[in-house]
Amino acid sequence: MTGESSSILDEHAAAHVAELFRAFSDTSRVRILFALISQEFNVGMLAEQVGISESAVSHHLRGLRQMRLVQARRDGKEVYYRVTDEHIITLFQQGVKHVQDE
Amino acid sequence: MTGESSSILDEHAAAHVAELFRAFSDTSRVRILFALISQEFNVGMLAEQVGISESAVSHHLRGLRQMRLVQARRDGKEVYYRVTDEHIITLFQQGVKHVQDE
DNA sequence: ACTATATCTGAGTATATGTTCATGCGTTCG
DNA sequence: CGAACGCATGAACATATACTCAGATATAGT
Repeated sequence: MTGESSSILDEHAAAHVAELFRAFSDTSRVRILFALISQEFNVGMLAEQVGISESAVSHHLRGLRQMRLVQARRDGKEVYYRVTDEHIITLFQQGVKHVQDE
Repeated sequence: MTGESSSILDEHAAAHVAELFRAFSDTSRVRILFALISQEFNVGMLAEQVGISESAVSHHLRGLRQMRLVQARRDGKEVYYRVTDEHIITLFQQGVKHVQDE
């Protein structure tokens, strides 16, 4: 016996889990990610669809990039983004599904 | 045809998805939920395990209750909480798993 | 009824977060 | 080269959020 119950996550692990879910915890980011799961989009396209400035989109994408939740591909002046990690896609879509059938 | 691409979630739906994930986006709540998935705990026990005040725990639980992510059961002076929704448990555990094998 | 214990609640506060604005960087085309 | 376009970045600001504190509510035991 360790003396400690395994029913509690240590702070460090919990912080990482929270960080992951936080990436999905904003309306604009949810819309961005939802779009990027179905197909590639560049920053301007995302800004138009989500209804926020290109700057705001870029800020969001920076965070998502740093967490490796999206991948960037430059094509000339434009940068196309997409979501590739299947685990992330599944996780995200389960959240969407849960909300939709309520 | 609606004339709109289906690659973008409408603001309202996206807000709901974000709200759900936001419940998992805080270190303390992650620890609370992780514990409540394995077994029932009352407020005091959670406070001790998570390392925050009972008041702080209670505040978190209120939010989680309002979202129907946890269920409360009063036993005398104590109130025991647990997570019952299997979809939520699966969703949460997938996030934990994703972080753990990285 | 009084006290003790457990939980809840509202107000206040400090920090985190999302957005805009101004500006800088990288690429393409005259 | 220099202008135009697309995107990135940092500062500033407004709002959201998590926590603490003080006090309220609920239950149990004396």
